[in-house]
Amino acid sequence: MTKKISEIVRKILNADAPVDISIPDEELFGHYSTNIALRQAKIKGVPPLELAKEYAAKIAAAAPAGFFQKVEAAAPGFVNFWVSDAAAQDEFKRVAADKNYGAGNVGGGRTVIVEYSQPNIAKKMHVGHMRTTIIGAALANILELSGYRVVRWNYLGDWGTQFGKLIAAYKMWGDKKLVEKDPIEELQKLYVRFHAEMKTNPELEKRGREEFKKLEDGDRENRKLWEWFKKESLKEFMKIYRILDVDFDEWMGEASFEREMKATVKELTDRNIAEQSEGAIVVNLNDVGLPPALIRKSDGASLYLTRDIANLRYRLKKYRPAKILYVVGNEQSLAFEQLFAVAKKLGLGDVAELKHIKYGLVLGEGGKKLSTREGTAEMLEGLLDDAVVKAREVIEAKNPDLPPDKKREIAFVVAMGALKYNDLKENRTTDIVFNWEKMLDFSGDSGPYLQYTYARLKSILRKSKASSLRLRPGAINASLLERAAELALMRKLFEFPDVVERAGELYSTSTLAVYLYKLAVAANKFYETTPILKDEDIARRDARLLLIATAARVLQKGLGLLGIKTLEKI
RNA sequence: GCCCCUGUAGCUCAAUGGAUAGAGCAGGUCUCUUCUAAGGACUUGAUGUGGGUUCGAUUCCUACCGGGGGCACCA
Repeated sequence: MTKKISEIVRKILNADAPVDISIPDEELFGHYSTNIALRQAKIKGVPPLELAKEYAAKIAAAAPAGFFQKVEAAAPGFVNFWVSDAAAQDEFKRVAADKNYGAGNVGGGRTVIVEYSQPNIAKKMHVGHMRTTIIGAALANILELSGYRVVRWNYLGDWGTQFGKLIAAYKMWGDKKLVEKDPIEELQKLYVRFHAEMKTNPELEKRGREEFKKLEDGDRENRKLWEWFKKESLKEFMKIYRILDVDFDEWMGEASFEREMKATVKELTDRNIAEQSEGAIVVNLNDVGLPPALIRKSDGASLYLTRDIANLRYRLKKYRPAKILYVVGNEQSLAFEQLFAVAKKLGLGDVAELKHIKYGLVLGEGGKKLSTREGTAEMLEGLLDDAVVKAREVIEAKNPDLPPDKKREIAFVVAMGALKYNDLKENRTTDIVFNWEKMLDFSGDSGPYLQYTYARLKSILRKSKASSLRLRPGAINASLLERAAELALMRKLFEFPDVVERAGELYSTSTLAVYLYKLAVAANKFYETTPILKDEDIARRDARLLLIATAARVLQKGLGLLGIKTLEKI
């Protein structure tokens, strides 16, 4: 709808650029509004309000007949639009009939690689991993609907010194049987112990590096251990991904680029991009104001940056992406600045748009960083389990008569909805202090509120027993929808495609989440104040049912983008 | 010291440079013989400080104060 108005205004005013149309919070300032007069007043040397009045009169006179109910200038120079009921009702029928409502084409079929999740082998995922996983999955969905071809990439942390440390720890203290019984739990214990003992015995650090070097040089025993650890880890990750309902197209981890390490280092040194320094090889980034980036350790082993460069090469060649998004925590900002700077030196900077999608850390209760090494991280698995338990309690209290398997299903879907929405509605790159109660809040501005709204809409439709044939848009008289709550809900529905587009452009899940909340509020207001099944006017009842069906569809689609499932009953 | 993120109500968060700064939680008052009360209707309450840019600043710039993270052999 804003695009439609923008186009009408652009034509009438003969503007050469698209006219910005915003949606004021208060209807007092119009259903829609533009500040074009404020922008042009200076250029034209006319007082803004005068220009706004001139524009308003011009637009009112030249707009399609009956489209606007009112066009008004307002101080200091806004032009405000009220769309007529008839125009809104027409638009609503179009929306109701549009099977692909929300789909856009800013992507134009171009490829974007979204890298997210990136768990580390032999470690449990902690609550921090949930952010990248959920945000990345949602952004991928949003971009896909915006017309991009999306490659979802899980770049596994399956290589590096940490495995040297783990192998060293296993060789010193590992018990094969224990590890076989509960692999990740035991491996993580070994890892934590290694770091604890390292504090009093610095020799261990060297030992870890040596074991990694051996692994990288193809040592048989280390290789076998590594493969075992990786296999067990993947099993564990798959459990979590099934619970979170996220998927990937590519699973290539760091180890996949292990063979390209030598060539990558060689290229960088041959082209004089990298140089020897203190026995290691580094890329000096003084020219762009960054600290030097290490690409080979003095013992000859590789580093994450080396692998990232090789990986980048591979991605560009295989997928020819327009963009690569790295959904990684804010803490790694420097690492990405360095990666992008090195890419630029290699001439890869303009091949694709490289973007670090940063997000704030999940901090522990004390406001301090979570650490697997220190054993202070809250494990994701536990959080997911607890969420389901809590959801189950709420269901037992609210809806005790449901059959047990229904309760189980609802508890699961609601718990995931609560966790995901809680995270996705806050796109600020601000750090999040881990807060159990807030994460598992099922009331107010929460995932379950949206799921509840959806279930209520569906419940009304179910009870109406109206066939989809009877509710097809062509058979409906939308002009019967003239109450304020009905028109407000329609106008909310009109925003959806714009919101999806903007969320994709800003890489902002919260843009979408906040919109869906407002849509749900509008839907709640509608069915709280408007009788539907009890409406004795059958034609109007059907029109209202179509409005409900459409709102439910948009809500479901939007929640689906965020990775949140809906339920027919809750 | 340098770099990144950040400072909005008691708490957790919103606000493509716009108009009267919005929500949720917590607190107070109502609302289930009426389509699911995980709801709805009211109500109390806020932009760290000083400059600047702008017709207009929570938003941009700058200084200061506070919080988190990072800064060569981890990722």
